[in-house]
Amino acid sequence: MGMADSTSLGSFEQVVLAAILSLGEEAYGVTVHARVEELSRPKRVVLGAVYATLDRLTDKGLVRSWMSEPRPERGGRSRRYFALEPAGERALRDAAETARRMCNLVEQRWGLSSPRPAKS
Amino acid sequence: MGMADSTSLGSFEQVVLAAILSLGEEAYGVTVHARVEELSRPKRVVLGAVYATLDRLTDKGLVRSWMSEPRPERGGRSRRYFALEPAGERALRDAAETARRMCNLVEQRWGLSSPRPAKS
DNA sequence: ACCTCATTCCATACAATGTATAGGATATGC
DNA sequence: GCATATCCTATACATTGTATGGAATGAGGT
Repeated sequence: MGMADSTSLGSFEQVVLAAILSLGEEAYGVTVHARVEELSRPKRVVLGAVYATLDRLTDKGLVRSWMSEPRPERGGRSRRYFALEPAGERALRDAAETARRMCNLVEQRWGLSSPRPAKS
Repeated sequence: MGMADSTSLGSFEQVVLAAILSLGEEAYGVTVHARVEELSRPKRVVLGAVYATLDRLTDKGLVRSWMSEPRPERGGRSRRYFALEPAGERALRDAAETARRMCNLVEQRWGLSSPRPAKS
C-alpha cells in the first residue's frame, strides 16, 4: 500500500522548484536562474548549476519541459520552458513544510524580525 | 575583502543546526536525532546520518562539542554535547532567510495550510 | 561474577546533490 | 558571412545525504 514516497529534495532543488512555481508561464533557464539568485541572495549561482538540477528534476518526474518557437529578437533562439508536475508540487509542499518548521524554530529562538542584529 | 563567506549549507545540515539551537543545553546525538525527525516528519532519519553530519559541521567550525561525565542510569555512558559556534549561527541565519523567502513564495502561491494564524 | 541488554558513539562506503567549466547551436545585424 | 547576443548541453568533480555495521560503557538479573 503506497505511502506517498515524498521524494526528498536538496536545498538547491527546493529553491529551483519554488522559482519555477513563482514564474508561472515565464519559467525557462535564464529566468529561473535569475529568480534562484534572488532567493539565495547574497549568494551567487552559476547558470550551469541550474540546468543540471533542472535535468535531474525532469528525470525524477518532478517537472516537465518543452521547447518554444524561436523568438524574433536579437539572438532570439528557442527557449526550453519548465513547469511543475503534480509530484513536484507535492515534493515542494513537503519541503516547504519542513523549511517553515525550521525557520519558525530559528526565529523563535532569535527575534529574527529585525533585519540585522548588530555584530558587536 | 572580508565578505564573511557565509558557508552554504545543505538542507540536512540546516535542520541539524536548527535542532541543536532549539535543544540548548540538551543537545547530544540522540536528542538531536529526535528533533531532526520531528522537523522532517514524516520522513525518517538514520542516527548515523546525524553523527556524520555533526562531524562535518564540527570540521567546518560551525559547531563545537565536548564529552560529559558518564551518567548514573541504565546504560548511562558519556554523552557528546553540541553547541553552535558563531560561524554556525551566521550560516543558519542566512539559510533560514533563504528558506523563509522560499516558503513565503510557496505559501503565497498556494494558500498553504497556514501553520500560524499569526496576528490579525 | 557473568552474561545480557540499553544507551550512546564511531567509521566507512556509497548514492545523490551542488557547482564549475567548457562548449555548441541558432538567430540578428552589420 | 562574421561577429555577437541569447540560450541550451555535456561532463567532471566536490560536497552532502544515507545506510550499515560496529564497538564501548555501565546496570541488572540470575
